[in-house]
Amino acid sequence: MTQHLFVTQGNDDIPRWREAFPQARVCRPAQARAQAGHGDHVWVMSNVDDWGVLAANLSRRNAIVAVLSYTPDSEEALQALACGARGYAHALASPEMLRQVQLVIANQGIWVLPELMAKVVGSTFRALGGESRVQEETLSALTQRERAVALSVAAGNSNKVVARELDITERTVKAHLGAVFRKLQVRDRMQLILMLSKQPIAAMDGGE
Amino acid sequence: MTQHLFVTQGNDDIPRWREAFPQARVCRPAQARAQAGHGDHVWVMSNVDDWGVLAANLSRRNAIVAVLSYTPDSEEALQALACGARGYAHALASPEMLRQVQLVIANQGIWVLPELMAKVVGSTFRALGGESRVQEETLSALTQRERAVALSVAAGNSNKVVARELDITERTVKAHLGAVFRKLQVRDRMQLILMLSKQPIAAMDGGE
DNA sequence: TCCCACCCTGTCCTTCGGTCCAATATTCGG
DNA sequence: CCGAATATTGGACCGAAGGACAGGGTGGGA
Repeated sequence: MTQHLFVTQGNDDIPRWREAFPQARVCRPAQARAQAGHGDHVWVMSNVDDWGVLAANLSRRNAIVAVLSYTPDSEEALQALACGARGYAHALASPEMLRQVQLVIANQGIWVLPELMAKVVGSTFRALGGESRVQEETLSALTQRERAVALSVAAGNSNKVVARELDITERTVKAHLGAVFRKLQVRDRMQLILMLSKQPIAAMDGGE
Repeated sequence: MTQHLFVTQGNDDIPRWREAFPQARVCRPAQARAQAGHGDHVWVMSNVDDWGVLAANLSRRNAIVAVLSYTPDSEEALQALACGARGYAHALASPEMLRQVQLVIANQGIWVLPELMAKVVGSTFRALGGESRVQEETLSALTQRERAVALSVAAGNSNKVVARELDITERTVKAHLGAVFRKLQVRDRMQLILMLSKQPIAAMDGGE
């Protein structure tokens, strides 16, 4: 029968855990190490000493591990995932959210705090140096002028600054930008930044 | 009402999809681009032209995107995730598995082929190393609420959307955001996005 | 108890961003 | 020569963004 364990060290107050999983048991790291096995669900607090090692051990034994943190950050999230944990959430998340996490990881999914997700995933691809032609493809759909405007805007410049840079009117910048939005199918400059920020701009030719 | 779309280009045979999601509709990329929006579930075949761009657009519109491939590999999986897809599976996966994927991603999880999972997660952590530590440090200067606002804004959301997300008024969002700007010493949300997505966008204008 | 940090909200105001309606000049291919 | 695409600018309009005020509430520490 599958167990459901909460691993903690101090005497953390865990009303939400209790509420989310009434059938779960609270235990110490040592007990979890000894008892948990295949199919068991184990929640590990990130304030436990060597929680990473513990998570790695448990997940290696095919336990389903989620890490909970009072101070979630993307680095810790990545570490948790690297240690085999399949979930990473705030320790004080609502019972509904905890159950959602449980549902996801029980179905072979990964669950990470939504706010961290973008960074965890987003930075991955860049760091890997993966070549995505997304950028060049999208940019190649633009005219030279539109491209220049788009890149300047993506660098965080205001329309006014772009206008000065390219020595045109702010009005013209808006016109080009409108075309860029249409062609790249984005709503506003923020989405443009996010789209262009997905990849480092490798070799931008000044035109061709 | 949330739609359920399959995006494909050729006339792929999709008996398993049909079986898994009888209520789903098959459509072309253009249709998906036009119709899909918030909360919709969209399955994109990786043999579609510019599937990455499509996935990025859809996920940016808060659609729930999964990518299906006839020849899954970790590289493509990473690309899919980088484009905002939350699921990556084999196109010929069993209906049960497809439904599992759907269940997971509908609950804010991410689902990647188990065989690829280790590779994806592993390479992520290694590649990141200590790089994204800067952000954590800068973010740690913020209060919980400010951080939540900052991250949401950095994800490209408008103040209105952030307000809805956090269940506060738009005014409060502005207040927090003002504090964020002060603490991180940035002028506006554009600079914030650039800081948090820490991208070496060489601000080169294609200028002549 | 008082102070301070945090969280939430309000109004007024200015600037910026984006889209709608135009118009004009140039270049380039059929 | 004629249309199509590109580059440029104008004006009007409206919503979003952000600062300058001015409060309200909580909880913890001196």
